[in-house]
Amino acid sequence: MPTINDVAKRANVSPVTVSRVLNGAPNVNDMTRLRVNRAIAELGYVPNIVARSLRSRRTRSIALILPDITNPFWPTVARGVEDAAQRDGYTVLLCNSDENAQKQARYLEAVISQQVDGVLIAPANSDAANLAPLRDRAIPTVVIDRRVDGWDGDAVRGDSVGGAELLTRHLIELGHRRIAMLSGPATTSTSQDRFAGYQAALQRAGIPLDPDLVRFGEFRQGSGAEMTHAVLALQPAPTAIFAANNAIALGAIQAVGERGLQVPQDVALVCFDDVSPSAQLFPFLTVAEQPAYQMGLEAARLLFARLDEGDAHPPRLITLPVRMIVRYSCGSGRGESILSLPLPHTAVVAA
Amino acid sequence: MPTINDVAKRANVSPVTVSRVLNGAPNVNDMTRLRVNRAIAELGYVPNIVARSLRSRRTRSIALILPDITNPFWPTVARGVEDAAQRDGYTVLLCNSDENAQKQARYLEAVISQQVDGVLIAPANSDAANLAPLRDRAIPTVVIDRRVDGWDGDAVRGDSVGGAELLTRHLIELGHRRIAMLSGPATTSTSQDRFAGYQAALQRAGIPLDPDLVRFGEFRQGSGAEMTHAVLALQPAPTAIFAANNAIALGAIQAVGERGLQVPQDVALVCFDDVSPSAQLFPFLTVAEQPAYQMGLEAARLLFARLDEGDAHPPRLITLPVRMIVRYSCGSGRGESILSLPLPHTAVVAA
DNA sequence: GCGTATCATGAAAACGATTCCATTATAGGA
DNA sequence: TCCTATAATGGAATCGTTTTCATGATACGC
Repeated sequence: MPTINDVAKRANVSPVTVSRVLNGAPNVNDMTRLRVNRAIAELGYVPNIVARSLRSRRTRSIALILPDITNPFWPTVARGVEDAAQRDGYTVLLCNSDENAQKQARYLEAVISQQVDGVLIAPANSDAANLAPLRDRAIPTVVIDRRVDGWDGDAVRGDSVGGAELLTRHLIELGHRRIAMLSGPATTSTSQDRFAGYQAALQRAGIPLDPDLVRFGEFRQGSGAEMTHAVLALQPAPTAIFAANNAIALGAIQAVGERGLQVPQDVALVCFDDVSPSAQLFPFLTVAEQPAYQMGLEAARLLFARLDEGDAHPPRLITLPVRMIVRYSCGSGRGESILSLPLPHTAVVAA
Repeated sequence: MPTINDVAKRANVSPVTVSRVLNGAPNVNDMTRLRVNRAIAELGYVPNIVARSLRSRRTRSIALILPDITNPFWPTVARGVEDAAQRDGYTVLLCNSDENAQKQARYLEAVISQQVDGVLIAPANSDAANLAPLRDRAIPTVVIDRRVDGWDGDAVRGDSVGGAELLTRHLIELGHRRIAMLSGPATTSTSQDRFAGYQAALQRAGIPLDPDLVRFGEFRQGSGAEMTHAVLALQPAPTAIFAANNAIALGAIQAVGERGLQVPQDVALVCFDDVSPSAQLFPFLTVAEQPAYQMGLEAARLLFARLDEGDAHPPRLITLPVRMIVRYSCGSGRGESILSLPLPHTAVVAA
């Protein structure tokens, strides 16, 4: 591979001048610039970013640490981040923490080692100690989607409390009184906030909170199914379920089916976060939709601004609005449940 | 940030010895190793990968260049790659070429600049010239999912011909004679191969090929919708559609609906590649499913083997089997079409 | 007891760029 | 004419690690 020195020799200049051309420095003679560019083209020279980063102490790369890439919400956030990064010439390192603080710690060490210029993270839990490696090294960081106790840096999140209140109120207005709240880990702020919104809506309607109806598990389909089985076994059973995210809702649909019941005839269902776009050919779930793409976009912008300005501005918090999309699963739509159809015949044939 | 020299001083050894400990070299005294490790822990030292890569000329990173991350097929491939990479301690740089040769060229330059050790690529088209930068620099490369004319390196792909033949034969067995083939760009080998399988199945059944029924467009929903409108306007219209991938199939469903028709009552539909797992709560599409995850896994393994062995082995080609999953959209399942339901009422409410 | 492995360690060079500082040439102002 | 500002350029140091080579110490075989 040709280096900057090969280019320099061929263009009869010093490596310094080549570097100037590469970086668009203003004080280079036009003729020289031409010669250098010709040499670059002739050699097929591509700058070695590793060497550049070592000397310049900036890699123009950022880390994006997400809790679960199998949930379509997060890839959507990632696309927002990537689009913003592309515009500003940054590379994104995508890491999947699996909602696991230990795995997250390993990734943090890895990206610090990679010398990323900044970090976007949706932390596995709300303990600020987990972010200590970033704080200690003064690595610019934006926290996405979740609160971290005692962390006063830049952050972007959706209005979890408002969205949860909206969904719960909608169920109440449909006449439901026994509404189960199936949530993620109690240690993540989104679980806490969505529970708070649920609680607020109940209180406003004068409905007492039944602790049996509130469950904390994981933001996964399997956990959602388990929690659903648990609450549906109660006497009396809830008539509606509020799932704290889409994966839990999918688990709820599954479990409801397993019990021979139907959504929404037997159990109404609402949840946070929309499902994958391709599932929307069959619009079904009533959801509180967070602007995932915009969340990624704004978070990245916040980070890039911070990278430019340093600590000039005080920390910024962006709270994005949440909108409710009333579809089918809450029971207020017309028509009959998709799930009431006989399940189509599925056969598998190898080639 | 502490460096290897800081660790060396604190442990009273030379930086060389610290490096040896870091890299698990065998000939280091146990006591020394202990002292060094203690110093590392006390300082919270994390090696600078950038500096390491510059000197060692290996970054332990690979590039994965995909044509469309919004199609769930590719993230699934990516997960396979990432899991394999994680096991071997490699970092994956994910790039989205958007099926665009120019964008792909830019990404290639970027990842060469990043000094990746190897490249996994599903090329935007079958022209080997696009991969010249990789070949010139002798960067180990594995081609995924598609053929490249005149390229004899390592490759992993699905059995496109076999899968296409399977799907087409299934439609023929259901009695269809006018089957439209809606494909991606004619310049990608998957389009070519799936067309070849389609053609073979027709020939075997003694059905003449009607060129009007064969369309090449893009692997996108919008293109699928356009092509569907075009073939459904023919006289006589086709009674079945074979979509060359899932996105085209989604476009077909959309267009069929727009014309007031139903799948599968009015038009049967089959396609290549499954849709997102969350859509499978409502199993609908009859598909030829490629083992996407395994494709990513095998491709990464092939690359890592190549990185270890150099050119010791001749190029390897892995062809993965394709299986047909017969569901609903081809018309051979029982029950009625999901799409015959009144579309549920959808309302949007802001928080 | 001598030559030869083997072990443990370090000094210095190297990787390929950028940064800092110095130098030369030219133009412009007094 | 002389002084200074500006433009264009290059030499040398530098970023933090690994690699290469050298060295001293200890053990081993005969």
